[in-house]
Amino acid sequence: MHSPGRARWIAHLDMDAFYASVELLRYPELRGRPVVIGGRRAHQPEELPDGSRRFARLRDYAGRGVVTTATYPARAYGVHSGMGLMKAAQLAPDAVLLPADFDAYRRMSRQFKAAVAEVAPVIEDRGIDEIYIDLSDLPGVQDPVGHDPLGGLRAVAQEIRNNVRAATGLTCSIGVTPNKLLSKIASDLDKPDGLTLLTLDDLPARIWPLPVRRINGIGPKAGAKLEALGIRSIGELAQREPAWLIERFGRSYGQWLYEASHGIDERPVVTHSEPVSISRETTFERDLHAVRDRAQLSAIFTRLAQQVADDLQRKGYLSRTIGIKLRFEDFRTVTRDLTVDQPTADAVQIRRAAGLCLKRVDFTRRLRLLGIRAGSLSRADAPASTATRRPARGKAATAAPGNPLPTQPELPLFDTPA
DNA sequence: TCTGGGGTCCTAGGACCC
DNA sequence: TCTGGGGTCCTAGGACCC
Repeated sequence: MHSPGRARWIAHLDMDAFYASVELLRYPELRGRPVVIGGRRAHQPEELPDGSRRFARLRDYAGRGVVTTATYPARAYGVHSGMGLMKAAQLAPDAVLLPADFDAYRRMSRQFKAAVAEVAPVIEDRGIDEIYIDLSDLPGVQDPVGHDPLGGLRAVAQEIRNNVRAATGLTCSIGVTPNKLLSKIASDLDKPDGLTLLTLDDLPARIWPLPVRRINGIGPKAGAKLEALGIRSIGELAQREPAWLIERFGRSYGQWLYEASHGIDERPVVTHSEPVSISRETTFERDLHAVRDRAQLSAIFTRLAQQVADDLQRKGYLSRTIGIKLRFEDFRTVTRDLTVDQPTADAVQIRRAAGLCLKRVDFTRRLRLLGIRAGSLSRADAPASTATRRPARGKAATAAPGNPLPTQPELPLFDTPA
């Protein structure tokens, strides 16, 4: 933990094109070529008799997959993560397409994080390919080197990069600043294989010219709204009075926008956290109808419940709130959930609760996605805590007491096992 | 030829309790 | 009997992130 009275220095480390780079270690002959990772049913490379490999091309893909990652040569064609593969194929038809191998990425993720921990152990996990690191209390960080007041700090950041490279063969980009918000922006300023160290004095020159969307927490909606208000850069945002922003974005978000634009962020590096929910979902190859495709949906529903139950058991959690997620052909998304009396990790119980949720949905439109979620988690090994739970009233499955949930007229749905 | 799968956090209204 | 304020639980939706 950071001790008070000394300068706080936080690093954000982001692996460069992580999934794609892991694949390039495996298939070095693809280095320098446009490569896209994505799609569930993308073809595995074919081993030819002469020992070489034949790779699937983006142009041969058909389906609903999206780009998970693209190499920098592929990005040069305008391909980026989240883009539909069919659209990416128009931009770069000759790019190589590889299926995602998440087990391999998770293994490499553990390796790079262990390499960082050898140098700097105070780490916050932010997913498979990025972390925050609190450098404040490491030896040498607060010391100048030669004429450079931040020389010790820079040396530690460089040592982290070297260690990651040595352990994995992969490059990363690091931003080092007084807080998480600025470090996240900074790690992106010299990508790939970059190291960017900023102080608050650098804010006007290095941060303010950037578009507001570079702030972690300003997404498509807030970005568009700011644009409509004539605010494109972080500097333009910083010129606005807090009251002006609060009027237009609400008390909480408006205040946060003001602080973010001024580089203010006191959030600590959090080294441990418990999961809030565990879920599984799937998008179908074609849209399915609740009645006409009942058998198929029922089988998928059962499988999702089983997967969620397996995940809960493997990780050692029980859930008290079971929910479903549906996406219709028009891309509208609805969720329903239900708090059950007994916390569970049992596939049959989960499926039953999720089935009750289904009855509260209108199935006029066809479905493109189905998901099951388990929330209100507790540790399976913890003593059952009934203390915080009010006694259930009325029927076994009520929502708020006395608040019967609306249900649709009975339809032969897929809420019973196939 | 549109738009994956896994998450977190916030807001908001109604019920209920004190 | 009416009014009412604070706090918590439950549910639904949405923004955002990796």
